[in-house]
Amino acid sequence: MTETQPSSGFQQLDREGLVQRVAKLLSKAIVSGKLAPGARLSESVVARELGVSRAPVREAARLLESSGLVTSEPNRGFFVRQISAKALDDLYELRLAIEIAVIERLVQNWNEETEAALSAQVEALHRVATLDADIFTQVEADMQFHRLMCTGSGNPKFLTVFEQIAIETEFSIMLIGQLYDDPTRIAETHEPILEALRAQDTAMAIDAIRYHICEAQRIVTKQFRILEEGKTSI
Amino acid sequence: MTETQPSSGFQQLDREGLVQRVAKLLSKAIVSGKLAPGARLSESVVARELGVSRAPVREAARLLESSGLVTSEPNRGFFVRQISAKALDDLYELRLAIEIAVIERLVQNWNEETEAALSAQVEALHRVATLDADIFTQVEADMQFHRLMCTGSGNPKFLTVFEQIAIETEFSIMLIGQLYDDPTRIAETHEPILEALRAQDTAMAIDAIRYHICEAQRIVTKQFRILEEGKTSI
DNA sequence: GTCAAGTAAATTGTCGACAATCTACAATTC
DNA sequence: GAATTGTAGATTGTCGACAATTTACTTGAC
Repeated sequence: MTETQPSSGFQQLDREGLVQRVAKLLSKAIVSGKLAPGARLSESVVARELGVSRAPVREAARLLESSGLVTSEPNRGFFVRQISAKALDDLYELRLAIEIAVIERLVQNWNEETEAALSAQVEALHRVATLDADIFTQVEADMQFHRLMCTGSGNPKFLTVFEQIAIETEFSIMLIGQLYDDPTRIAETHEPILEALRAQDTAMAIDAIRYHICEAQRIVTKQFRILEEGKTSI
Repeated sequence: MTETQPSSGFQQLDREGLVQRVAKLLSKAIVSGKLAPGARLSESVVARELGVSRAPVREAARLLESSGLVTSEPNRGFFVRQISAKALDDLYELRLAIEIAVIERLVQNWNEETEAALSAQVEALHRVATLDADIFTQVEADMQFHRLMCTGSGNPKFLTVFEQIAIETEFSIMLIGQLYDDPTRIAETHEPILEALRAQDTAMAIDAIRYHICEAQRIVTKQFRILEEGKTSI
């Protein structure tokens, strides 16, 4: 039904509005830590900085609000979200629930295309690990694997929810400033998942994803609690 | 951490901005079917109708966009979301995944407060069923039960996701125009869930919620497919 | 010194206006 | 007559300005 014309090699050019661009920029600024958690995000400052008026900034902020990066208080404006260790635990719990469901569907919908995409992504994970790339690249590659799983599940709703989870997860990982001590571990913990999926073994895949997520949760929240203590005590 | 003052019985008065009110009104209009799915929602018309300017309408629309009630296309505006039977199935699948996780936590966090709230809600469900209340009231009571489960789980993230699911679910049920042939069934299918929770039996509770949700899915999607066929054929 | 009330600056909330873009229909060409 | 091009009307996108609210500071009383 989607009218994909035979078109001769023209790429669809940026059809995204100013609001989306502002949202993306703000998102980057927050995730990368340029804007500290809890900080007020002044409409006028952002607007001036980006050379636009306040209206698109406000709309972008509303967009980010629903994705959980900022909060809003009436007549007080928008603030960069503060994440607590408890909230982080909750996030990982939600993520586990979603990904288990994704795996169940993924085994049913398993096909060559998905397998190729996931295999390629595991390779990419190895590449960024050995190249010792920056954290952002590593996390992005990690998330992309899970995103591909969601896509492959055939249920777009899973991807929608995961996208929100991903944003908050990246946010908190950036806060910590490091993911794993040994980057190659990121790649390694993904392999058992892929293998179980290849073998069409749902139970094993669920075990693998549970191990992977719980492991990530353990390390991230541990680091996070250290960070949190440092802040409250000083 | 939330600063709930000892306050002597004063209810917090409307601390919600115009945007929130517009969003709520629009939401009602869409869910109640006053705005047909696929219909363009003209900013100027809405603004004039509500006696406000276009800015808050746009922000409210962005809010609704993230809750899945409307979609937006650059330079074309906002449209009331169209839900397909497939999307509805996907929605119920997501919901099942979430609620299973909620149940698991709920059994751990089980306490008198939660039990009292859920019991009261089951009674409320019976009440609206026997009173033969309108669909909106019935669905709202139904959703409230599940909302209370999410709240009781102790993981606010579950509630956040469920809230989005609830909006879309209500939307599609309104589209159908009826929930069950026999309203008392709504109340009845909730009881096994509560009983299993009381008995702290996770497995049984999961079975009960699975039965409940799949049953609802079966009926709703069946009705929906009939509705969909009628539209495409004529 | 502490607390309260009052005041000025800054910030958000809302609005109306103009520019950019899309839509629908008429005119033109083949 | 079908398809393309051109044009007028309507709609969205963005902006700058003003009103309402909050914040930070100053002043005054105890």
